[in-house]
Amino acid sequence: MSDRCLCKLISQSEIDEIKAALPNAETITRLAEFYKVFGDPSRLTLLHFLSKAELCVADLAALAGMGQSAVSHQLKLLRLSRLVKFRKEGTVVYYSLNDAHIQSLFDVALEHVMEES
Amino acid sequence: MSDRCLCKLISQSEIDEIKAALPNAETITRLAEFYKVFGDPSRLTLLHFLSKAELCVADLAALAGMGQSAVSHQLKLLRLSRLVKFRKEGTVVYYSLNDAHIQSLFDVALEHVMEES
DNA sequence: GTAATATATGAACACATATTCACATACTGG
DNA sequence: CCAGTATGTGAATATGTGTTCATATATTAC
Repeated sequence: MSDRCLCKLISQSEIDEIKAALPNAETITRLAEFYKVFGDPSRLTLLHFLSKAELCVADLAALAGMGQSAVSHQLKLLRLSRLVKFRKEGTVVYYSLNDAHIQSLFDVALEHVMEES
Repeated sequence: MSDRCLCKLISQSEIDEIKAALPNAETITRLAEFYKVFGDPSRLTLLHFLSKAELCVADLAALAGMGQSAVSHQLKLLRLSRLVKFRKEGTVVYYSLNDAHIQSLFDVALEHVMEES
């Protein structure tokens, strides 16, 4: 056991403050779920393509070099995360981005990744 | 098979452009790895606390309600991602944030999460 | 030296997840 | 209705991941 430290650098009132500022568990879970969506190269690639144009499933698969089924599964996730929207035209389904924040997220993360040695 | 569509809404030159704009595979992988770090409630909680103060492992564990070992394992990941730095003082190790972008990432994602119905 | 404490780490486990395969569904043209 | 095409989906599989447990390491006090 070692949860006894009660770090001397920080006062009890500071601890209370920090604890109080923590978003509630549900918000944290949702945040994590949101980030998780971006934590996969395939989805990141799909999102990149969709950030450039509205595209159908088959073309997304061709561009990303993925199987149609894999793309469809991932698009389902992206739909559930409300990151993409879609439009049906006959048998073809066109997907596009549904969120203005995505580009910002890309940019901030790119900065971090690029800064590394 | 169904990678035959060659979507009529988009020209070949546009396709070439979109393909060319895709970051190389290594960059995409690194981006995904970066986001993946944020895609876990425990790590998100630890990062939140560290965004408020420099804290030792035991206190992080107490604040986050996690075991010491679990915290240590996650801190290792955060170290490898260069998101935290640490400082030893005797047997105590104090961790703190190592990246100015983290707060921006939090904010953008929170906006997205909060916008949902 | 020994005891006590803080942190790190490897193995094991349970669980999540990305892809593939086979097939279902939905729409179109004839 | 039938054939063809585009997309969606469930099951199976392989791989990744977070926690726990036990233990190792490191530092301090005595």
